[in-house]
Amino acid sequence: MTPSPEQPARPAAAEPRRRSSARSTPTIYDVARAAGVASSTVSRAFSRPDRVNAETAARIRAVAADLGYRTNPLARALPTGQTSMIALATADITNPYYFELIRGAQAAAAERGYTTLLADAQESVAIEREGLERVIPTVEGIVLASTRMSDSAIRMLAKQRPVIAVNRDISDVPNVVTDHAMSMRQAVDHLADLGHRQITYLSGPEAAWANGMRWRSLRLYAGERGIHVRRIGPYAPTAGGGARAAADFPAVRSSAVIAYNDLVAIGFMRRLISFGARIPGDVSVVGFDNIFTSALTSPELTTVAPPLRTLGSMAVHNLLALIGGASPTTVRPLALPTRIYVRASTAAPATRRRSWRDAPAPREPATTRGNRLPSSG
Amino acid sequence: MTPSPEQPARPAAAEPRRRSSARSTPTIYDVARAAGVASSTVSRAFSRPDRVNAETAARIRAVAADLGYRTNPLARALPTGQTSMIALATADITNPYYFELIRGAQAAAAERGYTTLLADAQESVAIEREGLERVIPTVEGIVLASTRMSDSAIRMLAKQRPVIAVNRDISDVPNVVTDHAMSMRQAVDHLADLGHRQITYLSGPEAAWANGMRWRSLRLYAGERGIHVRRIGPYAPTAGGGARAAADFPAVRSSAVIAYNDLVAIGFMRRLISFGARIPGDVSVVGFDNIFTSALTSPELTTVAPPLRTLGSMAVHNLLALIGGASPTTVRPLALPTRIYVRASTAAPATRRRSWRDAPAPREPATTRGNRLPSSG
DNA sequence: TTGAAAGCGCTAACAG
DNA sequence: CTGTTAGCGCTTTCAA
Repeated sequence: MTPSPEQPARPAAAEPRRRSSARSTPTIYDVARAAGVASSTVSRAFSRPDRVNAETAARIRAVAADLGYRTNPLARALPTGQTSMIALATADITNPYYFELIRGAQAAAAERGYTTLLADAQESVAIEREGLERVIPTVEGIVLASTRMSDSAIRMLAKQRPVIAVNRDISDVPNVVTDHAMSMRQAVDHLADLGHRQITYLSGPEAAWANGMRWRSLRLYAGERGIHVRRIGPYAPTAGGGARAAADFPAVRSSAVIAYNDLVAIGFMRRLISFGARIPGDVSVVGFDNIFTSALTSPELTTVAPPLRTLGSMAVHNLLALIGGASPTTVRPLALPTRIYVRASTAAPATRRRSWRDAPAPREPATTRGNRLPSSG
Repeated sequence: MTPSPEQPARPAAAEPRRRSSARSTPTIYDVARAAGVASSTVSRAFSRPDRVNAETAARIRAVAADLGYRTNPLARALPTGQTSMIALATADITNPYYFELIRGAQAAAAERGYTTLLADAQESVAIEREGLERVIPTVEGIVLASTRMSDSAIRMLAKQRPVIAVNRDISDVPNVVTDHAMSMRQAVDHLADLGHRQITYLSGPEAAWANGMRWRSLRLYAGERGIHVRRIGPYAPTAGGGARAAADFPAVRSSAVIAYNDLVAIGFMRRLISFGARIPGDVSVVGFDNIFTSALTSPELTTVAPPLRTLGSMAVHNLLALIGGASPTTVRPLALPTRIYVRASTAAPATRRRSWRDAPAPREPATTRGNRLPSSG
C-alpha cells in the first residue's frame, strides 16, 4: 500500500494533459505556456486583472494578443452561470412602435458587455412561449418589451429568471412604463391652448392597459380645463381602425380628436380627408407614439412621443441591476416622461362652427412646422 | 506495486463525485441516478436517441420529465462547439426596410432549433465591428443583413465563421439577393402599359450597389419599350433626399418618376404636392421596397416589393446548409423575385402635356386601389 | 446497447 | 501575487 521510497512520485501532471495546441483557436493553456505562467493566471489576467501583478498581466495580454487569443464566453459561462446574454421578447418585431425601444435596450446591454437575444413572438402566444423556453437557459434575464402572455405566465417566468416588463403593470414583477398621465396632459393642454372646447377620444382595444389610462387621464385633465369629452370606439389599433372611426365620427360635435395611437390617427385622417374634410381646418387630430410614418403623412401628425429609447435602456438597466443582485423592490417602477411633437394636424378651431359634411372644400397644401422625425427624439 | 488479492479494487468511482442534487436545475446525473442508468446513457437518450434502447430511452425521458430536467445548451456547446445560435447583423434595426427580413430569418432559424442573436450596428462601423466581435465566439454562423463593412472585412469575417450576405455581392462570399432586374422591369412595364413615354430616375447613393443595378436595368428595359429615360441625383436615400429631388425635378420633361426607394419617392411626392402638383395627375411615381409607410401616404405609393421575408429565410437556410458542411460553391446565389403593388400614385399620363408649374390646381382626394399592406406580401 | 472515463475552456477555492 | 486542483454539464471514444 505504502509506495516504496524509490517509487517515483505520481507524475506532477502540472497542467493536465490537454490537446496539443493544434490548430483552432488558442486557449488559456496556449497563452499560459507561451507566457510561462499558470493557466489560472491567464484566466485572472482577463477576468480580474486587479488580482494579478500589473507587469505579469501586461505580458500575458501581449502574448495573448499576438497568439490571437480571445476569451470564450461559453466556456466562461459554464462554471459561473454568467452568460452575458439577456433576452428581449417582443410580440411583433414588425411593429414600428418598438424599433427605438429595441435599439435603446440593445445599446444599454452592449454598453455593459451584454449580448441581446431577440425573441420575436410573431404574434403567436405559442411561438412566444417556445422561443422563451429555448432561450431561458442561455440568458441571465429577460426584458418583456411587449407580450401576449398572461399575468400569471409572466409571474411564472419571473420565478426562473429576473424579468422586467415594459409598459405593463403586474404585481410582483418590476417594470418601466411611460407616464401616460403626462402624455395625455400634454395632448389636452395643446388642444386647450389652441382654443378647443370639445374633444373626441378614438378608443383603442378595451383590453389594452394604455387605453384605460388614456381615457381616464383625458377625462381628468379635460375636466380641469373645462373641456367636454366624449369617446367613440373601441377600434382596432390600426389604420383600418382609424378609418372606421372616421365613418363613425360625429363631425359637428368636436373640433378636436385624440386617437389611441398614431396608426388610428392616420387612418382616421386619411378617411376623413377622403370624405372631404380639412385637417386641421375642420378637425384637429392628435396621436400617440410618434411612429416614423407620422412625420410623413399629409398633414403631418401632431403626436405625443413616448421615451422609447429610454424605456428600452431603462428596462435593461434595471434588469442588469436585478441580475446583479438588487432586490426587485429596490428597482422602483418609474414612469418616464413623454414629449409632444406639434406638427400640422392641429390648429385653432374654425371660428364659425359648421360641419364639413355640409360643404366639403378643397384641401390646402400641407404646412410644415416642427416636422421632427422620431429618430431625433 | 501489485496489489495483494484481498486488497479491494480501486473504488469503482462509478460516477465521479458530483455536487449532490442540491437545489438548482437537475442535470443528467440527477436523471441518471433516478433512472438507474449511467449519465452517458441519459446524454444519448437526448442527443442521439437512436443509439439507445427504445424502452430505456422512454424511461429516461419519463424520469427526466418529472424531474423537470432540460438539456443545457451551454454545456452542450462546450464539447461540441454547436451553440445552436446564429447572428443577424443589421446596420440599422430602425430602418423599416428590414423588419420582415429579420422576421423571416428569425422564423427560419427557430424552425431549425436555432436562436438568433441580433447585432445592430446603430449606423456605426465601430459598433458593428465590436458587436460582431463579441458575438463571433458564440455563434455558428452569421447573416449579414445590411452592413457598412468593406468587402475585405467581410471576407475576413467569412474566414472565421460561415457567412451569408444579403443583397450584397462579394466574391467568395455566398449570398442571397433580390432580383433587381426583374423589379425594375416590373416598374417599367407598369408605367409603359399606362402609356408613359419618358421616365425620370431619382438616383440614390452612388455607392449603393442596388442603385447601379436599378439604373442599368432601367435603361435596358426602357430602351426595349422605346421609352426615354433620364436621371437626376444622386440623393440621400431618405424622405429628405426625395424632397430635394422634387426641387430639381424638371416637370415638363417626364410624366413619370421611378425613385431609388420608397422613402425618396415619399419625400418627392410630398414636396411636389406642396408645390401644387397633382399626383398621379401630373406625375406618376413608383418606389421600391414597399415599406409600411408607403400604404399610408396620400396618394398611396405604387411600389415594387422585394421578397424580404423570403430573403431572410433563404439567408438562414443557406447559412445552416453551410454550417452543416455544405461547400460555399454548392450554396448557389439566388436572385429572388419581386412583386409590384399598384396603388394610387401612378396613372396614365395627362393627355395634354403641360407643366403643373404653370397652373397649380387643387388636388383631388386620394383614390384607393390595391392598397395592400407590406405584411400581406 | 450500455458504462467508464477523459475532456471542452474557463473559474475558483486553497495553498504557498 | 501565483500555482494546483477540482469541477461546471455534457459528449464521446473505448470497452465490456
